[in-house]
Amino acid sequence: MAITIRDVAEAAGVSTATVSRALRGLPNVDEQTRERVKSIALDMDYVISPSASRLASGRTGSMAVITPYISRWFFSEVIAGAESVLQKAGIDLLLINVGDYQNGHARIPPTPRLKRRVDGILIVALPPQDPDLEPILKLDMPSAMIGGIAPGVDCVAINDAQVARTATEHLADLGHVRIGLIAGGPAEARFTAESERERGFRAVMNERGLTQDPMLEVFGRFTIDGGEKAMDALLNQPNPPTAVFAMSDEMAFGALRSATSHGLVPGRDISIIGIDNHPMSDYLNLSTVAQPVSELGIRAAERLLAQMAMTPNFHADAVVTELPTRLIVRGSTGKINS
Amino acid sequence: MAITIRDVAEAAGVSTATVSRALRGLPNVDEQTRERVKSIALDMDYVISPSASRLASGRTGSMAVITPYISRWFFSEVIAGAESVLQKAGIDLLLINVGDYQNGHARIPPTPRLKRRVDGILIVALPPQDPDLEPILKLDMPSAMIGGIAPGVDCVAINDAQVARTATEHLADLGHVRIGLIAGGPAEARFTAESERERGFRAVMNERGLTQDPMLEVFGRFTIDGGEKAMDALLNQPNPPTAVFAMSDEMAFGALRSATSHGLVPGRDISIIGIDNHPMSDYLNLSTVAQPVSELGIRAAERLLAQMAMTPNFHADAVVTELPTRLIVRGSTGKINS
DNA sequence: GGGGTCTATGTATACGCTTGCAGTCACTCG
DNA sequence: CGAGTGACTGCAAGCGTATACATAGACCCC
Repeated sequence: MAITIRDVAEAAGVSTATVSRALRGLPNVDEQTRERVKSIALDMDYVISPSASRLASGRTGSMAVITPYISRWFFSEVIAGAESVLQKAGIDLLLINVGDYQNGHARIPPTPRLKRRVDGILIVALPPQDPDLEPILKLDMPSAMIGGIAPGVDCVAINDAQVARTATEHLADLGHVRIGLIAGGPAEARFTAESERERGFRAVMNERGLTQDPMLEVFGRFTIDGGEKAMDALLNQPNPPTAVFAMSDEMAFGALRSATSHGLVPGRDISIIGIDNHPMSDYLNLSTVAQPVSELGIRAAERLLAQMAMTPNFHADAVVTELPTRLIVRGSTGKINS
Repeated sequence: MAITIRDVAEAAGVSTATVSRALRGLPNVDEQTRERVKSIALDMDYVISPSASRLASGRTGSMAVITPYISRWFFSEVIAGAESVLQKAGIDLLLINVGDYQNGHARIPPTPRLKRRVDGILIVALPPQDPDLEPILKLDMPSAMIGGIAPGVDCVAINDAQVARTATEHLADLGHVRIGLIAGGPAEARFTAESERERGFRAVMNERGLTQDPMLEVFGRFTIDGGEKAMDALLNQPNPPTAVFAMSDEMAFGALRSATSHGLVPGRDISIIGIDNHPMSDYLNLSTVAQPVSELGIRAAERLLAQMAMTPNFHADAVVTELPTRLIVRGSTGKINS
């Protein structure tokens, strides 16, 4: 039924070994032979059977991308970046969402789906305490992590502590003293980014001798709604903050909305800054610290390919890639008044 | 090195055939035997080699999702929906972006990557005239399409003409006569949704006897920026529209911004309606027609699984699934004044 | 009690490629 | 001129599973 390498070999008058080598660009094949084989294969509309090739070679030619969300902006952007690199390299991208547990669904552990199925794993921002993380890393195959830190694994990330410092310093420089924090969630289930951002925030608050009122720290779950409710909580206090640092732009969007509905004008009555430079941030005139999101995916995929090329000796020293960020001051932050 | 079915068979004192049958839940295996094999396999940390299984069975256990964008809201939402279904079914999801040509990159034709690699194909909104579409459909394997129509292929979509009708009628009902249209792009490269939405729009305009001024029809490329520029073009005319139907919420966001910067108050001086019910639409108080985006992905994936189950006889009549939509009136539309 | 039926299991081949090894042939070099 | 070298090519043994077919009992019914 389907046409095999044998058919091509016959048609070209060579052995299957030569066809295999010619098609895959291996050396020690006469250029004329190679061209002839290639054109015959093309004519016959032949493509190598991946299953057979995988079985024989032991390489799968695919990578898994493991992520806790698919449709959220940050994650889809990262996935898109990784996909572009992998597609160019001719590597299949297996997309695996492990975040369903956050919706209360039964969680399917990804490890069995990974074991003999992929050549490498790209982990997008799994929290260090995620139960899936350790078994995945134990698989002992090329792997890279985005926005996290795990010993012995290639990591691509921004300097989250520094980003938070930048944002907080911006607010402090504007004269703000009561600075609120909209974090994601409680410490137990945090992404690495969250802990680091909190660390950077506190560092500045300490250095500047600013009051750290527990009442000024709330959770926004990285959603717009969550950010809005968090900001409500901040503003409904007797002594509300004059500035707020939100750990993500989307939470900052919610905060902006809350502020507005409290009759405050962002940038004048209240300062709000986020992190991301989300496509809507410019639209909403939100000050933020920009991070190169799709670049994170690109660089991580590249690290993965590099490790694959070194297989089976991929255990070089773990490379940590830090990508630059940049403060973008827009209208949502301003000098303290009064 | 890696442990094989033979090792498990030996350990369990049965043949490899029995192990294979036991593990895959095939009938004609004694329940006791099955349990013993299963637990031994678990102990030995054995997983079936997908490559070998695929080669022997001819089934790949994976599906391709082909999409022109990954990170845009609509598409990532669809992908997430499909992923949830496929993951539950134990099917691998291969993510393939074919949209790079829109950025001027060299385009890699997806067909060879599909040929012997997947059991089915989920096509997300490829325009009917896309050069990749025909070769893909010729592959003659289970396939489903979202937001498009192709003869003989399962389709899952909303009724785009109806959606446009609903939106346009809403504007007309409010008394608007000069209604502008922000479409995606010129007719040559349109998604099916675009042509259909234009059709619905024109139908209402005709029925109501409203003027269809070519000057009131512009392109927004489905982006915020594009929508803003398109609206600028509409508003800078001597005789601007009093209401605008944008084919997507994101373009409507841009339109809102343009209107505001022209000193117009949406819902009072100008009415704007979109399609989607994007997460930011509520935030921005945009009237819209909601569509169940991730549901599109879910239903399409389910169709694909159904076809797979019928293989090799998957060529039943093509099922067309139409999902409901619903008008959401918010503050951006209002009665004509003056 | 013998033929038929059904269940549980084993045997052995096929799936389509990759790759170590061996072989051929044209050259080169001392 | 013979041995050595290097570039090509072929041979054949896997890779690890699925499954058609064969087999062995157990059971049933007339």
